[in-house]
Amino acid sequence: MAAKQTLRSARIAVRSSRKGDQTRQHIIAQSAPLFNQKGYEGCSLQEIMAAAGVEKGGIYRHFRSKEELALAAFDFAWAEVSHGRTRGLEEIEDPLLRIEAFIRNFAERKPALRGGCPLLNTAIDADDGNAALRALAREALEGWRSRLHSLISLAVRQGKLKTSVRPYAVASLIIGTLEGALMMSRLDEDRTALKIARDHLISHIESLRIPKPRTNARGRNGGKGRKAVTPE
Amino acid sequence: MAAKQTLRSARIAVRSSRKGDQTRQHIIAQSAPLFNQKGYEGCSLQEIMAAAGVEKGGIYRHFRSKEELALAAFDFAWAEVSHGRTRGLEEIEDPLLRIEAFIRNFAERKPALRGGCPLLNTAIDADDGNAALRALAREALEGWRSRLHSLISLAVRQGKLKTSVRPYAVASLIIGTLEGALMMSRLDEDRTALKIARDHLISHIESLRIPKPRTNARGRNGGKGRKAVTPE
DNA sequence: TCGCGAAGAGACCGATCGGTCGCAAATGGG
DNA sequence: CCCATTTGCGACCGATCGGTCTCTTCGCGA
Repeated sequence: MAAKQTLRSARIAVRSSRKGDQTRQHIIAQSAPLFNQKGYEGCSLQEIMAAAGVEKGGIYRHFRSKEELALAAFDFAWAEVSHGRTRGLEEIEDPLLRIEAFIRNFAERKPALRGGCPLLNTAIDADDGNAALRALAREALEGWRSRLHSLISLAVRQGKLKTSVRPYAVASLIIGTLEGALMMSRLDEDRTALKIARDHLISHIESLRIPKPRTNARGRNGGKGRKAVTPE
Repeated sequence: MAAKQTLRSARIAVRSSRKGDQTRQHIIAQSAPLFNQKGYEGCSLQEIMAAAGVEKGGIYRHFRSKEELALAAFDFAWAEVSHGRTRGLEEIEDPLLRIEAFIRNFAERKPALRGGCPLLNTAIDADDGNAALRALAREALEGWRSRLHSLISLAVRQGKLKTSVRPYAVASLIIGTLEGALMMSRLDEDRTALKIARDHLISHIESLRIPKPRTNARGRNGGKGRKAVTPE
């Protein structure tokens, strides 16, 4: 009822969006954290209505069903957290440094969305339920993994990683380790698990580097080199 | 006949299992996979009734609420999968071999319960919802982690792991990596992610070992990695 | 075999679920 | 400013939710 203050400002621009599109986006943005926190089954239309400040009729004008809204909300949520995790990475050229910065972002940045990682949440929430939602989560995972895979392959091609490195395995490991640690951190309400995962992944990546061909130094740095290794 | 009957009854009754207790256990066992697959909100009394073959009155005789049943079902589920993951580990004395066997069990055994890991599922399902359920998941995580912690500490004390090893961090890492990989494997419907995690964890643990004290060293790790701390 | 307490069935309850629809108000191009 | 079109409200719907209660049936000790 009283939730109409947002529309005034929109007068200025956006010719393609006839007011309704903004409402649609507003509903998505407000429901995304709800779905992310409580899952698809776990949050009701009433809660969504309350969060969005829109009555039922207003919601069903823009979405054919709760499921359609949930799908849009997942896309929004995933874009949101992906954006947060890659912030400040654009200018990093070196693929390994970029991955390491991503890992730090993941472990250190405060979440872009309440409720944790939408991929993790949706994967668990929908893995025996909603097929469409599950498909979206699968896509998100594949996209993320293939992006990492590419970066690692590139690093190998650039002679920065040992040729024994299997890029797909490293990509899979990074994602799994981060997501698992995130689950623990959320359950513990303590970032320790995330920090442990971050340190381990970074030192693991460093251990896969080809030592700088400086003069004749034989690094042979088997285990946990501190992260200060030649930032290129 | 009366004598025989009495004797038999007495023997059986040792377990204090008047018929109802069996029904109670049956309901728990049948509902556990449901809760594990669909989550607390996601599965209804009707589904539970159908799975257990018991009408509503039968269920509410043994549980005061759906939540009470869900808690019992989680305990059952967690005991079930824990048992599966530690199968064949009892006779392994060496703590490191035991951990490695556990990791293999986790990655290779087919799940003891449909729906994946109850800890992971419940952690995600309840992390913004049911507090009691969340508390149980937390307990489960803490138990698991402290068991691993103990084993790793023991290995350090036995001189099998480098003293630079931080047992808590390794325990945390093992759990997170396995759970994260499990999430991926379930989403992919493919065990690859789990195998990658298994191989990585095992080789990581091996890299933390103190090399066998053979005097004719020169193992694969010839110069023994550049550990900052004296290897005892 | 009897009798009683335990066990379970299933009708019933109010609340709430996701979803529909008619209509009034807001919007915005001419 | 006008008026067709877009937008959103909210009463309403049948289904289903978790939960209660009464009454029959069953198990079991004596």
